[in-house]
Amino acid sequence: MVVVAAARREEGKETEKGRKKWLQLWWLRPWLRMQLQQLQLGKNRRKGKKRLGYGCGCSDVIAAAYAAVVSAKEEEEESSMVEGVAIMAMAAAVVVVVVFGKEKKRNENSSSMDNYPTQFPTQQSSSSSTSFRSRHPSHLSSNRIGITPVFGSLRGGSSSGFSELNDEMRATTSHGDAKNEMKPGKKKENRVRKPRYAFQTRSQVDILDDGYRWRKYGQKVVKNNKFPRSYYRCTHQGCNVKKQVQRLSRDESVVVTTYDGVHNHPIEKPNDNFEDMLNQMQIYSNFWS
DNA sequence: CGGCTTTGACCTGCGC
DNA sequence: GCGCAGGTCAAAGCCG
Ligand SMILES: [Zn+2]
Repeated sequence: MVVVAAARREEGKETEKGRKKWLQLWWLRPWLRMQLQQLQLGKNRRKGKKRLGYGCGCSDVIAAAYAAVVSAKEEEEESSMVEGVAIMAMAAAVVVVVVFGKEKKRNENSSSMDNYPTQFPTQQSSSSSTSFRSRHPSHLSSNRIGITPVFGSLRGGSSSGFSELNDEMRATTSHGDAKNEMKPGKKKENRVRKPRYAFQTRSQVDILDDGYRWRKYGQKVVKNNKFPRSYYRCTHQGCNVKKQVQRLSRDESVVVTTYDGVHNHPIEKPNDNFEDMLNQMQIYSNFWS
């Protein structure tokens, strides 16, 4: 399985009339689908992994983009591992490419999972750093992106993301099949099949619009964290996907998003429409001018 | 009026 | 059992 995710950073915008502004990502889906096709073409040429891009470390939108792609792809192969992650940055735009491979090397201590963070570049483009405002200038240097798919319910998948923020990540993913992922000795397979993905994104906008409709059903303060955790559920009938969004107290420019489950329905946004995409690009065009 | 957020109460698993 | 901490419910309210 190959997954390509694309996303783009949006300027802070703060709030308009007290309402938080959503980070719009859905409009990139047509482009994203093209990238996916290209990747699969290259794969047919049996030329190994693709490693796209270079770029900056800003990753505001990985979570939403990834979720949008993962739930939209037609053939669902559950036992897949991340083979590569690349990020391209064009001015203020951030493009995230996630390449998933088959499960072949899944029993190798999940090494690929622990290695792919190294592929993230660490420097940040100057244009996008302006959107961080001057509130946390010290944190800009340690820009580390995290995508941590949590295979708590997939077979044999105990994955740990990035070492720095592991504690917080564990806190978000410690429910449900927690016993499976925390204990190396206990390998439970074919249990529940709901994947659980956790992401760290660096954004001042903690509401990511991945194209799906979410209804907030709870907010809780967690221990040792000064920011509350928000609970969302997909509003689609019969779809039981949930997600949690939490901002780290250690580094409040990082937002951790945990997706629980895979949507069983398509996205509801008017994607696949080039006019909409062009409109959005015009809206955002001032960022890379 | 419909859809969503807010928010305290309730539930549940777990450790002592 | 008890209490804590995290997850969920649901009534009330907000907003276009
Ligand atoms: Zn859904």
